[in-house]
Amino acid sequence: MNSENGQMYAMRHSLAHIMANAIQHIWPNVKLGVGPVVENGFYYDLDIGDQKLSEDDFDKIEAEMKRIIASDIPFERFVLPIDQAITWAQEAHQPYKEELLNDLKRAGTTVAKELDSEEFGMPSNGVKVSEASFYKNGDFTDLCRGPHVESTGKVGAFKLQRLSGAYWRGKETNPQMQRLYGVAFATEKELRQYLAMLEEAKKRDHRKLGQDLDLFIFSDLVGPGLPLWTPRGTTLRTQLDRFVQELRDEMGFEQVTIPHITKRDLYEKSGHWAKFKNELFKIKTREGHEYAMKPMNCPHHAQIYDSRPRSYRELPIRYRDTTMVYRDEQSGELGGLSRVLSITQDDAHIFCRLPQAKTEALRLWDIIEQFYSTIGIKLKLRLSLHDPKNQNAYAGTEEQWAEVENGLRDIAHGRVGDDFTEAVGDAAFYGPKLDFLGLDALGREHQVATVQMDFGQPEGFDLTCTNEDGADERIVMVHCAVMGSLERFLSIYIEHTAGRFPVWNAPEQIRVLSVNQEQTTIDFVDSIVGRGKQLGLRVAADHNNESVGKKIRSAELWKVPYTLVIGQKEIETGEVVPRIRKDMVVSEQAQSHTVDEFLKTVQHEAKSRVSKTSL
RNA sequence: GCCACCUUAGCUCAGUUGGUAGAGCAGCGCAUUCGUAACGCGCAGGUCGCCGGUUCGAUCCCGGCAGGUGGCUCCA
Repeated sequence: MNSENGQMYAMRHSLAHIMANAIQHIWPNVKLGVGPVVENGFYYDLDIGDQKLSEDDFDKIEAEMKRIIASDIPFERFVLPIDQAITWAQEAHQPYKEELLNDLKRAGTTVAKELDSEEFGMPSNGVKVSEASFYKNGDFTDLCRGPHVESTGKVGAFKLQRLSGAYWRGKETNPQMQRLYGVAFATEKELRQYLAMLEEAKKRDHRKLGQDLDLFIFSDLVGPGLPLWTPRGTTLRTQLDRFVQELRDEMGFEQVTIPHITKRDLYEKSGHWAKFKNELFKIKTREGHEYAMKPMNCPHHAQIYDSRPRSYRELPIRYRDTTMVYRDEQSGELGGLSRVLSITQDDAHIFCRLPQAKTEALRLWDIIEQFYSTIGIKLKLRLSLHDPKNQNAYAGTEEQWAEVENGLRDIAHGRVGDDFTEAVGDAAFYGPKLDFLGLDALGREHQVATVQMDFGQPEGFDLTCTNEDGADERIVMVHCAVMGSLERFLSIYIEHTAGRFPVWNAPEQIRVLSVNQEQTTIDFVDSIVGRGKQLGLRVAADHNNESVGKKIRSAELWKVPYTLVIGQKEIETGEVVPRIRKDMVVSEQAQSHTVDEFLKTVQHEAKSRVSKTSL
């Protein structure tokens, strides 16, 4: 943490205290939970009995906070022996603080996770604590590790932001508290910039754009978390998926097709039944057999591999399959396309010998990089490794893990030097992963593509090949998703592009509009549309009896890359001057072309998947 | 699932301190035949999310349900 970050931390943390102080002034019986610093701000967990806070209270609370800030009272630190600290909490009627202090005294920590592991007999790293520090500003005192700013006047710019419920210490069985969030920055300017970024994000919200651009809908009758894709949205999906397919086919993948349900037996054998039982949609047949909607595709694909004896000579075998899986998520977790019940995966599985896995992973990385550089999302690599302290939670042997993890690390070093992070404990239970994080146009990070090594299912399904010695040899599976969930990916991509899709995947590439309703004009427009379609372009006519200005506006709102305006002039010369969507970098297309030249140029632009949009 | 808030026309939103509602855009019709971001006039469109309760009367008050939004990982 550099000193600037340290200062910001102290400001935000001090604001949490000031907010709690203000609330205590307004509702004196408030019981305080914890009030930490979070990304871009802070929160405080509060228990105000039956008093329900609402956003209408924000002005009142902010005003009181500003009063405390204006008084510029110093933050003073003092230390009490732990037992006196507990007495303080009792006298101040702060039961949550008392609980924290008792944990401190007993286990040396207040972190719930560490306390949990202690319950399971694991050693807690904390030494027992004999004293606790407090911070006091004016009439407000709080148990606190600090640090704080010198005085309440030095906290920068803040704004209360939202309100939510949160369980005391994150446990469902504990009382529910009200969590009040604020954002805070060192200066008004930074605060304004941050709020402006949120505004921009709101404008780009994929749920709004999905509605405005007619990409997908939800139906109350079909149910939450089950998006229905319109023709436009389907075109977008199809174009993106086709690109991934092309890249994979160059690498030797073959398409397979599988049913969306399976007998329970498949997942009992794969081990998924025990682990994912609650997330499975289950079906009972009229004869009483238990089936499930597939929550993943690997076990199905493994059956195709295992349908006949395999020679080492035919390996690697590579299957690809873009298909929906279904997961029974908690209703409150659903939101837009980011979290859905019907998930389309651009799934792929490679069945290969252990020594081949490294080369396969490298080639998958090529595909991922090509895809993401084309759509303009920068990638960062995270190597997700197992936690050796917990070896028995994983499939496979320690030697296998070591070999494959080292292999992946070599690949990473060879390709990006030290420009990647390692995350111990982030591996899947069946193997380590190369996870890719994408940076979108607003600077937000999302987990996108993944390459996963798998020792678990080859073991579970007893997948082998016959090797040079005529013996059965255990194989390895490599999972790879480029977009991962198409729904989640599209939520990111729609916001990344703000719906201004490049020509190659734009649902509508060219709109041709007529200046008047005369038959010759309409015929000419229709002939352009016809020729465009013959070239495989997505062209639409706008023959509405409206002004040219209005039709231009409409094309602009639909974010169509190219618009042709057709009137007497174009009919006579046979040439057009395309109107280009504002965000696109102006190019040779802006000049006059014959219609066919123009269509050919756009066809080329689409085929080569160049992006002229500036995001 | 849990907590808070929200749900009025296809969309965005107004409104009724309880007497069953309005605008803009979109749609349709008429007029217009238009040259690069909104021409004009008109029509139609709603069991005010659903079910129940209170009331002479409920879109409004109460309860339940459904759907949506923000959270529920960040730890003195």
